[in-house]
Amino acid sequence: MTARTSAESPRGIPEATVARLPLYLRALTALSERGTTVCSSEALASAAGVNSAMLRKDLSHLGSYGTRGVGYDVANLRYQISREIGLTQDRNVAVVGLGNLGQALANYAGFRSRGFRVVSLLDADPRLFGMTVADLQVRPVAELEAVVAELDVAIGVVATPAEAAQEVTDRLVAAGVASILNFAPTVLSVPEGVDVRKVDLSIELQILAFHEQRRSPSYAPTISTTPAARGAVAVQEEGR
Amino acid sequence: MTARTSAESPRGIPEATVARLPLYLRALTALSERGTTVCSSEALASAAGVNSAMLRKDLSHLGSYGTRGVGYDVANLRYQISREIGLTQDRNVAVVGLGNLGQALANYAGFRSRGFRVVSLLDADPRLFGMTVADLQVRPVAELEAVVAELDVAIGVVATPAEAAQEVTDRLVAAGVASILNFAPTVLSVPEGVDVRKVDLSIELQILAFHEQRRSPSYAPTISTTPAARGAVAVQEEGR
DNA sequence: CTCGGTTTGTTCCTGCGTTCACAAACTCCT
DNA sequence: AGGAGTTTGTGAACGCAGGAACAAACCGAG
Repeated sequence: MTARTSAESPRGIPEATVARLPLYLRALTALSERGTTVCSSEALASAAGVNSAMLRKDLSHLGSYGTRGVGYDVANLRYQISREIGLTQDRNVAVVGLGNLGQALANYAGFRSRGFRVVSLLDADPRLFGMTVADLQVRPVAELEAVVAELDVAIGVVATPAEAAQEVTDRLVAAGVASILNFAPTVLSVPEGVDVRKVDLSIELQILAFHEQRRSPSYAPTISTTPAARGAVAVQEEGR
Repeated sequence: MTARTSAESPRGIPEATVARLPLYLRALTALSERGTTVCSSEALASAAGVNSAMLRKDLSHLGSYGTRGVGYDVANLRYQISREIGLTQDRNVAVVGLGNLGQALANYAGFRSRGFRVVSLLDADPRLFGMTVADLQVRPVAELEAVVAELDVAIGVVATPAEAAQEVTDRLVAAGVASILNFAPTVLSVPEGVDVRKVDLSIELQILAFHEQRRSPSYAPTISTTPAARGAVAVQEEGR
């Protein structure tokens, strides 16, 4: 999922755990809004949709914030996870590419509420320059370097067509952005130390389609070790 | 990532492999458009951003479609992967929830080009009824069951607010939809046999933020085994 | 036909992630 | 104060994923 090769972060929190911390945070927020002040690992795990043993092991990587025989203090645990992820400090985000998806991202309320401020919108299309989206004016992508420097952009969201994604990424990285969220359907290559996460909508659908096919009654295995079943490729495979 | 518990699909293709097949497909399409007819595992792996040994192992799960000493026939391999994923047959998709994100999804060109047809748009807000998005009229979510039956919907995309997501999902499942792509920031519970995949934008950003914090020079470890470093929680932890 | 060069398919191995199971620790009741 | 009941934190076991390395298979040259 990420360019990071090591499976562990410096202090020793496994990647798999890091990926679940936001889940726990969301579950804790929901519990808190319902007035719950203390919860067991069982309750929290069920709210987050994971196994309770896994939850306890994940949390143990952060420290011992629970009380045996009682459970976890919701408010405290929420704070501890927030701090661990680094949400106690706001981070500035620039969105590059304001097609349908880019505009939706710019308007996405879930960012702001979690400490991410969209501070700049950039696009290559002159027709979009000056257009207002989510209270921000779209600026030319030519100003990317200036924007990153002036507005202290920490995270770049790439929502451009696939063709432009690599160049935009290169420029973001050169300007000092070390965290990139990529929505373009392409593989980005970045230097060591830069973190790329990708979200690919059509890939998710294709994975669903795969399982869908397995369920369908019309599905019958077509690949086997018998030559007859190999069909069309037999020519290539067995030709001399 | 998915509700599926077993790591292997019926015929024995590991989940991790399934998740990479669409990547290979995209790389093959790119090669094909460049006029390449044959490619080595090394070349294809580099285009897909993975290790070549892993690629060969992944492909070996589908069958023996390569030729030793030569490589893979691009067109044939492309077809084989398409067939394995089930892209040779189009699938109908319904999008529920037409906020910013839902509209962007309805317009997303990457769906259609990969054999996914968005055939219906549903929302609960009467102000959106009849509005045209991507050549489709938005219909009331009350008609969900009718739409699923009439249009043979195979995949449901949930892009509603978190509060409505579970109810919409329940209705989709009851209507016979067994594949769900969830964009709402909530955990969906579904019966056995239903496949849910989730895409959570703010979680991706939070994971980036975590690594970002580890890079930042102001970062200093605050958790340790020494009581003094535990700070604020000492009260709860050590109190009687 | 044979031999060297190339590339796949597969085997082995290492390491991570997940789950089970239990000891340690805390609360509450008597 | 003591014991029963709960719940956390963790040690151990197991399974899967990823990578290295090699044998099998193919092509082309001589």
